[in-house]
Amino acid sequence: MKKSEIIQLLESRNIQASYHRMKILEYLVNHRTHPTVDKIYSSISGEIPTLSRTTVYNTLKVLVEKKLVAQVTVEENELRYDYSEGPHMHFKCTKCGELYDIFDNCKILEVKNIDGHSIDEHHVYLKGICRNCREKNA
Amino acid sequence: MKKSEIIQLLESRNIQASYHRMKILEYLVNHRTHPTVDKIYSSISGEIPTLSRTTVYNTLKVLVEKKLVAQVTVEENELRYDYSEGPHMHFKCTKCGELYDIFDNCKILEVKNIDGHSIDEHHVYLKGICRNCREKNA
DNA sequence: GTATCTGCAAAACATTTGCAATTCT
DNA sequence: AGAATTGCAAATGTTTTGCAGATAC
Repeated sequence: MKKSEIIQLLESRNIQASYHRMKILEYLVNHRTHPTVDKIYSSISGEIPTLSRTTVYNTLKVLVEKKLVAQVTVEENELRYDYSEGPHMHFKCTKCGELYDIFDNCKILEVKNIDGHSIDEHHVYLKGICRNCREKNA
Repeated sequence: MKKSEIIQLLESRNIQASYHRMKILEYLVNHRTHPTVDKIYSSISGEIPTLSRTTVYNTLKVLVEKKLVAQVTVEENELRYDYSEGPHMHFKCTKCGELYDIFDNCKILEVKNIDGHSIDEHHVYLKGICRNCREKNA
């Protein structure tokens, strides 16, 4: 994604497009790997030597508030961040640790009402053995 | 649930039925409110004055390993524990904070295979406005 | 020149670990 | 006695907070 598009994304949500914010959002857009705060920090702090963790936290907070980025709880105790397009589920392989996005078979994500409750957010994460690990064993 | 049943539960999974473990499991069985470690600790430490948090952590770890109890991530950063019977989903009201178990419409919980991955665990949590809060507004 | 953003250091929390004391069999 | 369980205190790791300095509008 081009730098101008990153800026547009930010400004479309009324977020000032500071250098740090651009870099952090750019990282999330280009690395759809659901990184942790620490992963983001260590990945871009080479480019921005003065970057502090606090700024990463601050920025992510803003991005989540403005719904540009989602907080994902894939595994207990691992707060991760996700720039994603469209509803999807997550699948984590308990063997290799790889995390997959699942776009198939997502009817649950379309449910707007259950037991009289109205539903705004759907979070689905599945765990098991991924197809690669299964093939290796076979 | 009777004390003898609690003991049976523990022994059926080859867990020594110590006093602390019985009390912690009893609490979870009688309070299906997905309590945090701290909630469990402060709720029963009155009865067991020498109880330490470490023991609660240790016990919960054993109970989860032996699959008597499930770790639930309802909200980011809140590790909760759940003694539950049968697969179900969770719904949290963003207005009143109440957490509901959902047993309806759970087809996703039956899926054993997606995209070639084999699935062992299903975690679904939904957020929105619960029926009580909706009625109050109407 | 005022508001916003950034970064350091300290604080706040939750969880884990090592080890010694206790309890159970 | 020997093994498992418990509990304290310290360590760890992550996120938050307060405030001062820098930057942007």
